[in-house]
Amino acid sequence: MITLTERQSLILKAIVRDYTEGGNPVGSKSLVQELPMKVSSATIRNEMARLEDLGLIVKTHLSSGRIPSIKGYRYYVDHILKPEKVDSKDLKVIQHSLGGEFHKIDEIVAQSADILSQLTSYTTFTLRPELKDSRLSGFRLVPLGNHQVMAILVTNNGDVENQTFTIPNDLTGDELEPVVRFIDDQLIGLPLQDVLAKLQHEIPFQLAHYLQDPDGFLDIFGSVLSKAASERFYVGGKLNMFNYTTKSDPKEMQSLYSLLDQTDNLASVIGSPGQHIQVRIGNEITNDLLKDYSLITATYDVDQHGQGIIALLGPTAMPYSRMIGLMGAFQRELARKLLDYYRYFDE
Amino acid sequence: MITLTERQSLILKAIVRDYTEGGNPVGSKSLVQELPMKVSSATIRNEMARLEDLGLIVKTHLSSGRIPSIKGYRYYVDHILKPEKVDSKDLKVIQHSLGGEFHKIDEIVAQSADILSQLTSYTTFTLRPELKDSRLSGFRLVPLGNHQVMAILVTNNGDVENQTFTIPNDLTGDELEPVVRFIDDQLIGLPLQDVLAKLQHEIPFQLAHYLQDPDGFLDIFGSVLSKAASERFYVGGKLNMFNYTTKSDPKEMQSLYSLLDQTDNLASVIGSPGQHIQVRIGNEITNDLLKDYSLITATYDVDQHGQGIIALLGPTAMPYSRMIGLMGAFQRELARKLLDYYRYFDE
DNA sequence: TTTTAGCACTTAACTTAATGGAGTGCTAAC
DNA sequence: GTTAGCACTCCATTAAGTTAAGTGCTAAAA
Repeated sequence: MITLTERQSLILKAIVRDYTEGGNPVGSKSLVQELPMKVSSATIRNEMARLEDLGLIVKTHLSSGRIPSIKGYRYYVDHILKPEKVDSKDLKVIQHSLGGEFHKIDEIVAQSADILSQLTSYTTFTLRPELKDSRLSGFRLVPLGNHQVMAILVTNNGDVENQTFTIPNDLTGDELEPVVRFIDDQLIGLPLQDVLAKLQHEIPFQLAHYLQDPDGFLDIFGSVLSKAASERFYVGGKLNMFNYTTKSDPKEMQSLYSLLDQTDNLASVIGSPGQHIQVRIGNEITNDLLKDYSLITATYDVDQHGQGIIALLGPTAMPYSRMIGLMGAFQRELARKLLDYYRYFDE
Repeated sequence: MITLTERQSLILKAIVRDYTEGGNPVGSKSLVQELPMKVSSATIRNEMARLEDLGLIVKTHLSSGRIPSIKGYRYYVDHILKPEKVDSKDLKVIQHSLGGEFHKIDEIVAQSADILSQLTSYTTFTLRPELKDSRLSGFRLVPLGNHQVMAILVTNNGDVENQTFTIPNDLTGDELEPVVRFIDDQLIGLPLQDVLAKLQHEIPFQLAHYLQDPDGFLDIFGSVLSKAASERFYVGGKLNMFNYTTKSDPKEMQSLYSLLDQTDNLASVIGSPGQHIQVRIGNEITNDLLKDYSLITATYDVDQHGQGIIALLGPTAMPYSRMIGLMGAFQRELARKLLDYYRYFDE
């Protein structure tokens, strides 16, 4: 366990700040000017040498200034940084952007990714509150004429998922009614996960009593169901990547971009953060493509409706203090907004 | 009007081909080796000087080889190029990818953009058959419980658009019924454009007879309606841009990328191509961001269901012959697939 | 009149060399 | 423990030189 003297701590802090703001390695001479104590550059150099021995800062070459190492950022984040109180203007932006009317949870969550990316100029991810406890609360089949039927699935959280299908023969509402009744009787109230499980085994047999050819319907139902039960990350500010990437090789840019595009990868990258704000720096992220970036993740808690995730991807040299403050504020505001929203569906 | 001798034509063709394949300016010595006639490099140089006088080829600097100018590509495309017959493997890919089951026109059209981008390694755009003649053929309001209602709109083309709304008080199907009946009576069968127009004037008054507070409903109806009536380009292979862009400046990349992301811009860029395949090269495209690229556009014709658009964006140095052949094949296959699809909805 | 060989010339791209600036580590004195 | 001084290192930038590919032009050949 590393312990730094007060002065070393101040120096590390200044190096992180300078490098984060200016982007250039920081030398002893420039440090001496802005540090509160009055010592010579030689003294600073001595201290820097010690910080380097500890592995907290590194040189880019033998005679360069220093930049923070991953370990240095880590120490900074864990021991030095104090979360900045969120800027009141930023808070207004958040509140205003979340203040509007929304028709779906997913709209709110998707919009959140956009707001956050706008405020940070980085790339952001959001995941809606987890669906583990989602239960099937309604199922409709609406005949639309012309060989089309729309299947609509509603959960106890008020989520609605729908899909339109083309069927060989037109059906009337009456013909569909037994199926809907079967679902109402047997499946309503069950967790989506359980329904999904049953779909493999019991349901096909049971449905055979109601329908001659249940396969088509099973496809439909399964398709809407898995849509409703799948977890999708929303990504905000994908383009912002261009601002903070260190890569100039288009090839690497492309693979990075694909990573963000295929939202199923994101789950493994982001993982399941704990309750408080987590910062992963450089190679602490379990994905080689991201080893030069930093990832800040946090959950937000919507009481009995479970927890969602917000995350932020940026350069390792980012203003952590401001970002953590911002994430904290967003966490709270989003949770509040969703609680409001869910209030409709609670008794 | 420019006329070239046989030999000049061959030289231009070879320059276009070489440059397209190799990416380097083409010199007289390399040309002399691959041209069918046996002349010296000096002769080729003389001819090249003439082609340069005509503005068909240019030097990148005073003593470099030549590359085709915009005008040169233009001449090549107009007078020299013969569309390559589509590769049978490519055709299979197209047919197979379009062969599956689709639930919506938009799925087919979106998928088309992806197929085409995969085959070409460029960026592609598709637009569904135009909606001008789309008529409103059905409207449903499905109460989902928990303050939610889903509005569903169906057109005579079988397009389905839907949106879920949260409403202050729960309504039963019975309460919604007069509204739906009003629409059935007054608006079914009308072109969407007309309905959209009426929404501004007559409908609000008429609805007042049926509902105390028609505003909420008007919002809902208007929202679904404009969703159904809006034209959306689908974009395929946005990432492919990284392969063919000449830009290394991230800033420019970003604006280019935004252009493709905001699909409303695309309409003005792509315009309304004629019936046959159109090639626009470099500054012939009415957008400065694209002045270093080429755009191939074509309509596809689905009889009375109107025409859609397919388009392809790539470098000016692209294998036009192959691309045009490919576009032609795709045009036919997509039209066929959609005719099949629409057959369901025709009597 | 067209084609060709020959040659002087141009330019980009690459390599090498020179220079200046920012920063470091070390030593010896404070 | 701190500081001044200094030799040293490395990057970045500029300058100069070299090579390879290609051109235009001229004068002779076909």
